[in-house]
Amino acid sequence: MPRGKVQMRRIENPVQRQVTFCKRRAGLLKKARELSVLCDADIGIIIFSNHGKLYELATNGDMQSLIERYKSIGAEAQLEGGEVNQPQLEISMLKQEIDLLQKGIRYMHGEGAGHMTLGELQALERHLEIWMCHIRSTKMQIMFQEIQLLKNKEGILKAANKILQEKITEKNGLFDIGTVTEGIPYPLTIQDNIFQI
Amino acid sequence: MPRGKVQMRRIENPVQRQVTFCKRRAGLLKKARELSVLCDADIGIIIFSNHGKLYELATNGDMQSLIERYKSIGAEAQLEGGEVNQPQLEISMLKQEIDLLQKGIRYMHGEGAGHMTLGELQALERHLEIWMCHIRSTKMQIMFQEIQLLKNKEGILKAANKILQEKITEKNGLFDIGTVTEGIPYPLTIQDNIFQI
DNA sequence: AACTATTTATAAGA
DNA sequence: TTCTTATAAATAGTT
Repeated sequence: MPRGKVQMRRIENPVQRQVTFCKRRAGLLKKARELSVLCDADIGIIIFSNHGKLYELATNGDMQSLIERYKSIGAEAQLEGGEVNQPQLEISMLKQEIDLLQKGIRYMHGEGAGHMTLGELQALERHLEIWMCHIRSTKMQIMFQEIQLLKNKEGILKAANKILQEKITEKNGLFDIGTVTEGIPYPLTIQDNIFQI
Repeated sequence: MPRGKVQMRRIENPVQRQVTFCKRRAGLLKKARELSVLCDADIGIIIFSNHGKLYELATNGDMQSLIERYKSIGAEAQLEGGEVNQPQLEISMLKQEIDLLQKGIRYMHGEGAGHMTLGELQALERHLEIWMCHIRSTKMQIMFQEIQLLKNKEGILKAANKILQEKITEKNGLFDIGTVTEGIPYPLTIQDNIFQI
């Protein structure tokens, strides 16, 4: 722009890129604030630098509420109109689902039983039931796998111990130190800190 | 700016405001795209016009993923640092909660049991149990109120009918048409379409 | 960070 | 909305 036009491609020099990022970021946010004031618009900007650092602006003061507004509008927009392909439909359904749950979260955290209708509550309850069912089944699966793993380990260790025992008895017949693994109590195989949260 | 400096306050003329909104919005989005390309940044912009219309830009092509990234980073940022006030803490906890639920939703909609640990599943299960409990209680409350309301209505109507009946019998002793409300079956008071979703 | 020579953005008018 | 143009702003390169 000034002192020579700039090529619209990634600046390779890291120092220059950082400087430009800083300057233009400030410019962008300023422009956004101006647009918001002049035209009475709500604007949210999220910037992740290439190093992952977050910069943000929410002209209404709260990014969260803006995002919620965005999501609700977005879901509506995607539900109307005849040409809806599968991915879009799925996304839209997920968004609706998230909305329902978020509403539920707000409800759960005080703020009164809030603005949920009986229908919404009913839908939520059905969801949670199915969900909990899935979760329990997955949990059981994971725990069962863990049990199997531990049992296998136990078997291998016992076998190894037995072999070692035999070798010792065989070579040092004089010093029979007894079976080491016998008598150790295994009240349950599931005593593993994996199951502690 | 050109042809006279602009005052940094809401443009009152609706036509001029609309024109300025259009021009500056285009400018802002262009600047954002340039910053993204030049400095290799991920940028998301959400604009709601004063009439509620949505305009958006996501330089990575998907606003949803950007928002998720924002939420995860935001929650982390708010959890660290010594000076955390109550509202911030609450927001952060809600964000974490939403994250957990969203993860759960993805899990529920196929995509494999996914990347949830046993600990996360356990936490989710506890949440859902408490939640469902609350929901059932609220549902019951709503339904009970509805039942009370209907019973009251029934009582009032019956009383009114009785009075009307008496008046008729009194004035037109000749034409006794019998008690109208007797014999109509009320199998349950809860037969109201309010409870259908 | 501060300074300019330039390029961009854009307010007003058509 | 779009185009034009005079002028305000933004900013690349430099210090």
